[in-house]
Amino acid sequence: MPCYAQIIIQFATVNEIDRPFTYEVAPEISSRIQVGQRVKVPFGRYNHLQLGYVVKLMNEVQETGYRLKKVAVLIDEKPILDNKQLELISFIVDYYATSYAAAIDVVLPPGLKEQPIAVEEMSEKKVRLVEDRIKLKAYCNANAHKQIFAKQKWLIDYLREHTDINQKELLALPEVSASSLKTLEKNGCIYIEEEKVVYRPDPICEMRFKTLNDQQEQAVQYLKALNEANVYRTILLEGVTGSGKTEVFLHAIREVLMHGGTALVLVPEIALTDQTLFRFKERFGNRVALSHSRMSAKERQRLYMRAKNNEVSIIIGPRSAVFMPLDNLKLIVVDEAHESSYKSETTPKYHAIDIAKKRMMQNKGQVLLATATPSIESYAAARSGEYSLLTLNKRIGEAVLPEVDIVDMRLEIQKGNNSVLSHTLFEAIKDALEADGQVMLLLNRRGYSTFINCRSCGHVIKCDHCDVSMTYHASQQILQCHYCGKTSDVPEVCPECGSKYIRFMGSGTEKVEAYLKECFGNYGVARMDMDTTTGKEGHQKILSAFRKKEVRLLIGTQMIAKGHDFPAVTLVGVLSADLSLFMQDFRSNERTYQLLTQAMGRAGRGKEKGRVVIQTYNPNHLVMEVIRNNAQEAFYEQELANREMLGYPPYTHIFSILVSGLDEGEVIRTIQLLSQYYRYYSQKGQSHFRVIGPTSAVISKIGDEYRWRLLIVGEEREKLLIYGKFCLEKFYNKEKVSGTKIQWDVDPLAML
DNA sequence: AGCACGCCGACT
DNA sequence: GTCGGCGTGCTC
Repeated sequence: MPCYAQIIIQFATVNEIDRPFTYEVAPEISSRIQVGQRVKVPFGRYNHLQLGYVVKLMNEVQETGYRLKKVAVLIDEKPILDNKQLELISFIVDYYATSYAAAIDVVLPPGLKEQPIAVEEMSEKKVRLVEDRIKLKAYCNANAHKQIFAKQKWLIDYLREHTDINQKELLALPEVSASSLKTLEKNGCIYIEEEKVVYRPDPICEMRFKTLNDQQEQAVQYLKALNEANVYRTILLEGVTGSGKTEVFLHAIREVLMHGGTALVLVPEIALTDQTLFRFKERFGNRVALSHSRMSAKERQRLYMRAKNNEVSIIIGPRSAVFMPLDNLKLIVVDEAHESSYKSETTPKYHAIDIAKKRMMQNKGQVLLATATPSIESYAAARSGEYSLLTLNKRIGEAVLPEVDIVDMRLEIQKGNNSVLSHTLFEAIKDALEADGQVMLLLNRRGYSTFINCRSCGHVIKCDHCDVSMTYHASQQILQCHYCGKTSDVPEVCPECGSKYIRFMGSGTEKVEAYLKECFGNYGVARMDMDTTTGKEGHQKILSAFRKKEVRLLIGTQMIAKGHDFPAVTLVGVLSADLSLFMQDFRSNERTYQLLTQAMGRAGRGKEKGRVVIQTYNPNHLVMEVIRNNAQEAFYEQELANREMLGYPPYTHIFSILVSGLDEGEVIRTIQLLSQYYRYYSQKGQSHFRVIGPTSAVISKIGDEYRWRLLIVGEEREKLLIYGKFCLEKFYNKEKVSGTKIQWDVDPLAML
């Protein structure tokens, strides 16, 4: 019988009490207490009851001088966290230098309060005929002559045939009305019974599985062999767009299910899940569930419990779904694995691929990273043999790779064309539309004009609260800051010098849409960006109009470049390929390459050969050369060489520290002090770390808070983490911080 | 996160 | 003289 328990106190935010506390376990509960349970414990001077998690049970404890308190309440009868989840939590704490409370929070479904988790079983209302058939017959005979009775008679006959039907299904039938049900019930002909829903997994629908080509077959066989061998492995599935990756997932998952395993499928965003879900449902029926960030807390808790209780075999969802506690999880598919949305932007700043790998190591399962444009990190891991590499380079059906035009926009300006569309692209749009094709245009900036400046003094209008220029939105006639969302009126005169000469510069999607409507309005023009997809079905509405060809020309931000399959698209235009190229970030080449390749993947997915037009002011840039020559391999090798030379990931790891606060002086004082700690201890240790900065962040102010950054770079992740945490601790112990926030991110993807 | 302790300014 | 400002420190 355990007499003592170590308990993590769950507080909302990061704090100094983020460590296990020892409590005494009273004999009355010592037979029921288990590791992974939630408890309430008295805490602090006033002994307020706090929520906690049992992480360890002990029979004896070292004398510490503390007067131990007793565990007050056991919340759950069964542990809410199993050993693997607790191990995963420890992993997150170490790997991302984060708090236990935050790690527990991210592993558990959201909205858990101090009540037992929602386990109430699903029930449904069954409609049945009374057993007393004589009485039933009598009722029918008595009413047979009435015309109104026809509906009731139909229902009675229907229920004779269908003995196991629920009320909801019944009411969905056109012949059935609620009133006739009610009348029959009132007259004792039928009764409605509440019954528990028992999970009976649907059989796998074999006939839905398509025949694979040799490359797909090879991939599936490879995965099948790993699954049967019961070994951990991460596999990079490099598949060009349209090469049938999804079919490989489906076959591989079927193998996993047939061996009694379960699978997770991660997708970059919710907009993609609908079409993915459909393809899974038609084969796996009720064994598939969707984990949606727009699901209510109750629904997510229910799904969490269904996963634990083995009532679902496949879960599809965004990065948060990687924590779903599926039993005997053997395969995690990460679709579009290069997407940055797999990295969390809130603490703990985990990457879903790291978590997936950890979980598959625990379960001796596999992680399948599928993408047409692997991240440099995955590519390097595949090259070194850390990952296996599978390639799908044949497009399914008759589809062939599109023809690519790279247009030098400098020449356009010389020729006197100042519009957003080059002559080449304009003509290409015209040709494509006239030939009955569809066109997608990509521009990674929303709004109408992307900045406003004064012609006489050069002043650029910035947000009052952020270091960001304001974007003009013509539809609402306002200026908006794309960071804090604050809006302001369009000024009549320059706020700086009072001049009336204000220019609206830079083109966003809204402006291009207006221009396209002018030129090609009769073909149907739509815009898809954050401003037009606010509603619940926002994405779906626009995409389905495009699918039905009511809209022939679609302009949008990069959300249109992702994963959608529109066979009739014959032209894709990238209006400004340079936008992501000169962001001051070592990943800008990689991102631009990925964006362009993904955009190209949208063209010519049907029978017609596709065409891609890319507009740039830097036609000789490495990325443009690579795209022009279809030289993927060369790009990765060149980019890896650059990273190695400059000491960037994947050859190093980065510990990024961001200090923010309302008082810029205080922010700078804090970060300078912090950097002194890092510099001091970097010289003392035997390992070498580079300390870069402090520098003002790329976006130096957001929402009135000033932002400064310090980067620590090291070759070995573990040592970097130890050093990173050690200096922070020293700093916190000696210095007092007030008015500033310190956040850190290990292996950051973006450093704005 | 709470909550108490504690050491300085404007009030009855 | 005291009330209360919130900076500082502790919680098994």
